[in-house]
Amino acid sequence: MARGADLAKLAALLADETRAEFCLALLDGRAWTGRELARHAGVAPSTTTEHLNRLVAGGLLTERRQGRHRYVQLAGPHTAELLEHLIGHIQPGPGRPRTLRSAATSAALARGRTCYDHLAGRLGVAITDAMLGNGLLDHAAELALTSTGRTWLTTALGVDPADLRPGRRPLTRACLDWTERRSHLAGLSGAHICRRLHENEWIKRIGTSRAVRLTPAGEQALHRLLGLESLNDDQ
Amino acid sequence: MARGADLAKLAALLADETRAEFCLALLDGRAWTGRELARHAGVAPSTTTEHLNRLVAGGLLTERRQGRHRYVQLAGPHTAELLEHLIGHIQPGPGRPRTLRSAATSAALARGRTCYDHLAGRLGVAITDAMLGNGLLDHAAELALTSTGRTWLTTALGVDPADLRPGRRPLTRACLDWTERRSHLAGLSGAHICRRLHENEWIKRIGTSRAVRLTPAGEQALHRLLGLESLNDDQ
DNA sequence: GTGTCGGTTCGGCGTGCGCCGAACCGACGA
DNA sequence: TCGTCGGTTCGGCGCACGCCGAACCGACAC
Repeated sequence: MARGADLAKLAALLADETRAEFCLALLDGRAWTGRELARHAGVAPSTTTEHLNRLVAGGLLTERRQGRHRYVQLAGPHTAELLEHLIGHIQPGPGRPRTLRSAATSAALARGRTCYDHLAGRLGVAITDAMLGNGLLDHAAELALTSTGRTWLTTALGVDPADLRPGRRPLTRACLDWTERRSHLAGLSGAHICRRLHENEWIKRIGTSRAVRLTPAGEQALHRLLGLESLNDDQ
Repeated sequence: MARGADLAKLAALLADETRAEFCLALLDGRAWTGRELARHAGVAPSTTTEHLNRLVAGGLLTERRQGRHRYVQLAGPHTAELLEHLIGHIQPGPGRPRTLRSAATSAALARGRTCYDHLAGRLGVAITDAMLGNGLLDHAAELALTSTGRTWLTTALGVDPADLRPGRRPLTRACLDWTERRSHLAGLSGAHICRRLHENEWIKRIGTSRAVRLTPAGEQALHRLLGLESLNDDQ
């Protein structure tokens, strides 16, 4: 079978700090250019090219050439899942976070962030909990969309019903959050919620990171739609 | 945050073919001695020691010293999950399986195998499907044990009710099978089912591998308890 | 056209690490 | 008590690979 070699080859893609940093950056779900990744990780452009070649060849990333730019992004939700799974396995090392700046970043990430294409962090968990409390999700085993939840998505949030047809991707999925150690909504529904919140400007990216901030309008909207209270001020 | 470095360090543990082979062998859920792993992977004992030190230090394996033996096993179900997740991401390479012997092994693994502590492969999927069909599991979102299912486990299968109390480990979990591309039952219930089937000698390991074979008694029992028909003869 | 800029190719450097064999230690059995 | 055996430590070898700079290519702007 030679499975060991295959597994090792896959793991080797992420076993380099620079490549790992690339993948973590790409967890925001957007497409980055080579330059951006190079600056982000602090390596030369030539080095970046080599790494990207390996990641694309290994199937973790897809690329799109456009003019003189090379855009790369995660190959899909399954790749993002794999990464979050791995991150969840990193044992909480001692003495981290170290610097003030990194502590601030960690706090922002913990408060709310995107996990490829859905919401995670305290914000993601809070929304999931509220949807459960309002009967929009069913907690039978993991997370299932109720019929009330389906109409809520289309009417209250304005998701196109055609976008909720079951396809290759499951309608709901429970994603375990590594900061909260709690499940939150992922899958197609999670992605649509995240998209609509962005489109309504109820959440905004903090700088260019994965961390997101709830806008005042968003706070009102989530209060109105889900009964959520004060997410930004606690801690 | 230096998360990239942490992720890389974790991935590096599996980025070596020998260590990967160790972990795959340990996916059978049993404890192996250093000697056994050395022979299995075809490396010197000294090399094995170094690899095991790294894997234990990295938290993927736990060890138990007993006399002059060093037993190692996977750190827990979460580690097994991570490995199966990674295996599921290995793209189906061309031209595999290559040899007759490896083809036979693959077929046996596809037919039925243990996935750390529960059943997978065609057998695992068939049992899960039968449990769903008989109302022992609920398909709402993923897999949930119904009340009928709970009594079935304790009466028909003889699982101690005290063992079904929710603890740190979820009662049910859906594990995606990489041969069948289908969900099957994992979690506490899955582990108990696998254990009871072994204890009743309804399944038996093939040699020392993870592959399992349904015994004639097992075939009768699964027919009686779940209405399952002829799993061994097809293909 | 010319300059700038993103990306690639190539050669070369340093080192991290996977491997082994030899020596050693400690547990067990005769 | 002495051999055997599982496991460990240590020194050393060699390869793989991550990195860079220099040269080059193609796209875009002026």
